[in-house]
Amino acid sequence: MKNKVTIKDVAKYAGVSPSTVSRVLNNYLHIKPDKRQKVEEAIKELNFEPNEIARSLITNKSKTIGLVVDDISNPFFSETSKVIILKARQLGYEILIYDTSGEEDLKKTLKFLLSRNLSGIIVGSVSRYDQNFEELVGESIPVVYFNRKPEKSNFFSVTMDNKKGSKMTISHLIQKGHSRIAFIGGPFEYSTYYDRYLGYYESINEFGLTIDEELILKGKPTNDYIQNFVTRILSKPDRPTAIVASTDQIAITVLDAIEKNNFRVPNDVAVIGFDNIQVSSNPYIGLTTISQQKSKMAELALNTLILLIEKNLKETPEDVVISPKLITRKTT
Amino acid sequence: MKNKVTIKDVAKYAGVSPSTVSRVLNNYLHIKPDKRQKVEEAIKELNFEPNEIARSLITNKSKTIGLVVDDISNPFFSETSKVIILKARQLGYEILIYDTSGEEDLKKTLKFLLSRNLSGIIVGSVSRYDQNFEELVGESIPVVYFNRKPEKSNFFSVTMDNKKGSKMTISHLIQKGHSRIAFIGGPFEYSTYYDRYLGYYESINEFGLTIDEELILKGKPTNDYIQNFVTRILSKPDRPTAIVASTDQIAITVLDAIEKNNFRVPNDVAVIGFDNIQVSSNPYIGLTTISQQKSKMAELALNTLILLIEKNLKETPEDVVISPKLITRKTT
DNA sequence: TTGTATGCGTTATCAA
DNA sequence: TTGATAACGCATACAA
Repeated sequence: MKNKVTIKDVAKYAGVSPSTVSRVLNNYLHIKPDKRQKVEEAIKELNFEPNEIARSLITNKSKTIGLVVDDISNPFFSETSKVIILKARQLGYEILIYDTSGEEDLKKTLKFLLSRNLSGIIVGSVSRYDQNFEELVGESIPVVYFNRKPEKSNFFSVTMDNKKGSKMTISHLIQKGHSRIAFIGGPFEYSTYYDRYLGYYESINEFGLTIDEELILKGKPTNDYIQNFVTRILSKPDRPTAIVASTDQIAITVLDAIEKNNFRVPNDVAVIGFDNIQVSSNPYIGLTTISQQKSKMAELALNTLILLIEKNLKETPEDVVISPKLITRKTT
Repeated sequence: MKNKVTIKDVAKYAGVSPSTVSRVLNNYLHIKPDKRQKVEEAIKELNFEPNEIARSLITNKSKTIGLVVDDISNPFFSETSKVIILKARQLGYEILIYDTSGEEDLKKTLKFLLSRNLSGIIVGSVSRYDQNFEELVGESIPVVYFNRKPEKSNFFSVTMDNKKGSKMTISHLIQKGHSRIAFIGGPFEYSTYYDRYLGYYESINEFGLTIDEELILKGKPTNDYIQNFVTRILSKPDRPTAIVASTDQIAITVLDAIEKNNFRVPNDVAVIGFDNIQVSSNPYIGLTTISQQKSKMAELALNTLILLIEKNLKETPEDVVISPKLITRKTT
């Protein structure tokens, strides 16, 4: 059942001109009901499916949205991507997915993406300094930053209030009686990590505790790096009684490191993560975490983009900021 | 920097005809070196990027591969998708991702996909009985089944020997001294789950143990379903000392259920999963599992598809079967 | 070896 | 309200 039926075949079958068929397809007004019906019958009968490629060539839109992520195998991205993919299809759009991991030359590949007449782009992972999208995409098609945003931006964005999230972890821990609280950060080139760090730093001060740089891990946290750090801080005489990890994935590694050092969670050490990925809710892990309400965030990003695409108006960019939610489980 | 430069502009700039530019673009032979060079210079100078949509309209190919998965938020799929996405781009193809979850009418949406002149499709999740792809796609574009395949198939496939994988779990457990081994299956409409079940069943017999239907959970394993099952079998006087779970995700829930029943892993109960997803290797979980070498599988599927696309020859379909590997960790 | 003309399947423009 | 025709950007048959 090859898809070789064209608009012409439908036109012939229905006894009208191709333009009329096109008009029916695009829900034009002012079509005589009987003709419309004939066309619709012909479409059904011939099993006609409009060729999106041809459409796209002339309209410069493709009913395809580019989704740029850092690492699709990261549960945060795969889980949000799912929301975006499903919702998009529901609205008649497909998703072209782009995983930037290990990308040296974003410019080149971005141009490749753009050569497909994308209707719009959702960028799930952009560094704080990146200007590629602003420069290359410019005003040609709508772009929405999601999860992270660069410091200089002329596009819409949907992000979480990461600073606030961090503060929530600290106040939760303080309420539980902790006062020595360690922090494991991530690459500061991303706003998510950077803001979480800032939130930690500020709230430790605000609550009248003292910052101990030895309890703070900066830089890209590899497994070994985390293991060593945890071992080191837990062996201190004034060891911390709680650890805030920048992501759930880090937190899970922290859980292991704590166990390896023969401490127990949460009695000896409490642990909090960020993101509320699926495994965190698995009772075996039961990680207390800051939820960024990622489904809501993803849906909002998509809706914003679709609005920009379909209204086709250049409103002044808006930054939607979602509030974090603390989800208490057994690690605190 | 809008992408408004066309082949005509390049032609004008280089002082040649558009067709010559096209020939350079497509690496034709018989082009005078000096003209070729002029064209190449013009392309660089004008920052020209061929419009893939226009190309696709005429060639009926789109340098886009459809990737159909059941659930992209499932780590197995997100991790294999990543391999496919990266490898594909390296070869000049983009990935249109399609998540079928909750799809009632695959036919309709498949047609929508096909209306985009996809170069080929990789199907990561097809039921044993599905004939949609065979019927709708037919010979129009290449299709490769990946991970799962239907019982009747005229397409290439790349899968793991799931039966063998199951047998490996049993022989591993028997070697460790277990003889009462429970099994948690999944939806039998998928070949992966079905074959893993068959492998369990057959090898229990082959090793001279007796099948106890009460130790076998069939059907779609929800969390509650798993929890209840584990609680039930562990409270039996002749309780099992090992549990084989059809996937790592199930296994992790099993770990929790075991803990809730105050048994310890692996001393009281051993656990094995399938898939070797990333979290399983996290030392905190340390799940023994059967690896299907999913990266290798994914790459093989893509390579097969690309070969079919570019050779454009209809070879007789082949079923590539990958050998499972046992990865021993702390749960057995 | 190169240029001209045509067409891919659709929408947009114009006239009727 | 409808139809004829051009156009989208490119690849290709054919001519030169």
